[in-house]
Amino acid sequence: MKYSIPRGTYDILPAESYKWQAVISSFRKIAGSFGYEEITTPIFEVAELFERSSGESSDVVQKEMYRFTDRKGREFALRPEGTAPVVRSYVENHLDVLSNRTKLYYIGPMFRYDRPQAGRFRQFYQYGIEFIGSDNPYYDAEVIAIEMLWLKDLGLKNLRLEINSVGCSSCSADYDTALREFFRPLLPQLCADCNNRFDKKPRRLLDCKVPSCKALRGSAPSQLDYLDEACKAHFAIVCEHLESMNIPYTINPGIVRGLDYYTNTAFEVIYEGLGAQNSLAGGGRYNGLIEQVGGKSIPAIGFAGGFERLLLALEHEKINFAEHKTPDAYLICLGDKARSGVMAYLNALRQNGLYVEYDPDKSSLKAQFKAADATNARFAIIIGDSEIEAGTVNLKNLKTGEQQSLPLDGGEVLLHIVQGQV
RNA sequence: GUGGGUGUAGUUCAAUGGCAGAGCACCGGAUUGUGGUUCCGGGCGUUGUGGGUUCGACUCCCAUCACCCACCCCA
Repeated sequence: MKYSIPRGTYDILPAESYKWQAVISSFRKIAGSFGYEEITTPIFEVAELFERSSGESSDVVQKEMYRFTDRKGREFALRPEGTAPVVRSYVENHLDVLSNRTKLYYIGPMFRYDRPQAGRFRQFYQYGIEFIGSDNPYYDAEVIAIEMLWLKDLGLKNLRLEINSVGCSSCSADYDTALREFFRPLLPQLCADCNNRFDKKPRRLLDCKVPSCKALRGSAPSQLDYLDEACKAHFAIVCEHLESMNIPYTINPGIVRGLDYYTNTAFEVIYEGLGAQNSLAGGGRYNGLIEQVGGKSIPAIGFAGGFERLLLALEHEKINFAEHKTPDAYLICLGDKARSGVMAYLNALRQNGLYVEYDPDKSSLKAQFKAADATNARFAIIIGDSEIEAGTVNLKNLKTGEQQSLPLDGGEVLLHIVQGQV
């Protein structure tokens, strides 16, 4: 084999393709009913957009971004996430002038240079929701509700919603200070990663998995204790709204989103049964991002989810959410006269929306019937030379074996097949 | 980037260092006009790739690539 697919990527073959279509159209439907409209941005952007928004020190920027220089020396990156591009487009196209409430969703591939693993790829597909224009906790709850209701509608059961508040820029700074005070004396005992992160992002020390680090942070201050009054109130109302929508959640102060732009609400949807990569979706509020990208100070909240993991989860629960299309009919032809006489008729059936299979290479009646069975066609349309002469077709129901002779004009056969579908 | 496991036919898997095989799938046939069952026939594949050891390597060794799993990170 001469060429093979790049590492960490995959082909969506016809046998899987119909599932993707089903899940994507299902997402479009739920997003649409909440009033969200689709936005599509390029798969690459100026690299700096991601460096500034996600944070220079984030892993995504530091070691996972596909960067390249174009022929004129400009620095670009394949997008590692969807929010920054959407915000860039929002600011660049002055969408804030059109309305002070902007509801957007996107679907498309993202790219991260990472070691492939179960549920993790280098090119992966995300769906995402962004609400821009209000700090009202209602929207935090709405955005979370879209995801949770959708996943529930798809049939997923083992879902867990975890939420947290990382505070606004001022109280999150207070918290960082408190954390540094707590960790400073422990630094010699902490791992190298923790020491590196101490200055830039001390809260990352909270989710370090090294056992010795884990043990040392037992009595570390909690983020929630350092929220200012406004942030505390905001978080409380988000929780209230979730309760009144009957969306169960757990508060997890350990949720630290990897991207720097998050403020206040942060959440993650966990699905047990996917292995180590068990996060189906995650997101949060980003009240400072739009200004940082060059727009006005406008609050916003959003999330992104992974299609691959969603499909794995659906598979895991054996949820049959999409049916492979099977032919309405299989056209069986006998004799040369019939072969040529049938072509216009076949077109007419297809133009009327019927899915009709036909194989000119199969000659024997038996082979054609076998093929018809293999495709799971509901009907066989049998036309031989004698039918051509008589101006009739034989329509056979392959499930019941019933067969009837009909005039060769198309209309009646169509009618019968469509009726049979009921 | 680090660690562990695995690479043989389209696929799932066999094969003491000694002739590379089977199930499934696929194709053809059993009087070219009525199917699903059955029966018969159809397989030399760089044993992932490149080296090495050996009279001889799918088998042992080294490297490399890919996949799987985990760390990490997150979708």
